Amino acid sequence: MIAHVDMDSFFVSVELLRRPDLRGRPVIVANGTSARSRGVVMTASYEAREFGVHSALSLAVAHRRCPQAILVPSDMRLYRRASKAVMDIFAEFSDTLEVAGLDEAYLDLSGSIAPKTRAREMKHLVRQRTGLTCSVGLGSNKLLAKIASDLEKPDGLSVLDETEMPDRVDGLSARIIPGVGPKTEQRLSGVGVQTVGDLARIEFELLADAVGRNHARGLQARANGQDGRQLEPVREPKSESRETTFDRDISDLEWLGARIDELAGEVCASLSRGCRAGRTVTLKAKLASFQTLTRSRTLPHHTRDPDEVARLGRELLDVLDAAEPLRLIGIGLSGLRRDGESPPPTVDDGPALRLDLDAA
DNA sequence: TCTGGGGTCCTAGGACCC
DNA sequence: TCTGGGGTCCTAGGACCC
Repeated sequence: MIAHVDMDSFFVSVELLRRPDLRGRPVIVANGTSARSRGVVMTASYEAREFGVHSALSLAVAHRRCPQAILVPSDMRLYRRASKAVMDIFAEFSDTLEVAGLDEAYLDLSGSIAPKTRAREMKHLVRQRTGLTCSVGLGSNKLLAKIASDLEKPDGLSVLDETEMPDRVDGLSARIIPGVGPKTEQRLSGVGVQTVGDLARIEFELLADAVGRNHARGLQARANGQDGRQLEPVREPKSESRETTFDRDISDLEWLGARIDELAGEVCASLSRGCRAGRTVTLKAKLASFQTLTRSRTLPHHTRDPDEVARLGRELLDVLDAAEPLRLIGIGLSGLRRDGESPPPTVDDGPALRLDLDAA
């Protein structure tokens, strides 16, 4: 039995621990400090959600929908500490824990005789030790557990059996299926798919024409509750990046170059702390028109030298030759390797493949 | 009405190699 | 002289997730 734990309006709930006076009021945690800044809602309290305020909504719109909302600037260091505290509690309930973000995790409760009781105990302990609530879903795989945790929120606990899937989920929007985002939802709508049930039963070829064969296979399996993924307790990072959105759109190359220097410095400092280095440097730019461009270059060696990364970043900015001012710029490194780790073997390093024709 | 930041995975074409 | 084909790496873009 797999459990999926999802902390309830996590960032807001953590803020309320130090601002109890705000409890019961519409609260928004955002990366911007005013309704005029170019920010979005990171988390909205349930009181704010009543007004149609939700994650990723622009602050300008959020403010229009709920002018009385209290805007709290985000404090990621605090949320990371709180996250660590709750993950430590989860770890007391299972040896197999997959952290799936600051506010969610999967646990393997197969070793437990009464998983639902264990889950209830875990929710209790989280509330007792941290003052935070969470919603837990139980299922025979990650997908069912994840869907289950969404069925009763906040402070929920629900079990979703594969055989109950049609009864409890078929009528819900296909959007609850992981992998169905705004674009896929539109394409699905084009072939008459609105609900999970529609997706589960649509003729495969029709679905494949709409979203591609590969995607179609995965989506239809999920709509039927099937998911073969294992928990992944340890995940090696594959890339690391920093980006920043400006208060206003910028064309000044010298000024942009200075931002690249700063971002490269931050990425390299962080990689250094994690004893990692990368081979591919990627420059990301978002134009005033919102189009996103990337330019990348792969080095023959791994690096976390801020000067080298910044120099490459500036070169890539020249190559980019943007025709519009930029609203965002970012620098990332991928192809990461931990210090002392041998590079992945190339074909030449392996033993020669020998065909023993005589043996046949 | 205006759209963050940090990630993952997938696709597709071209280069290159055997 | 119309045609190899498979595998891997690199680059760019897109969708999605939290």
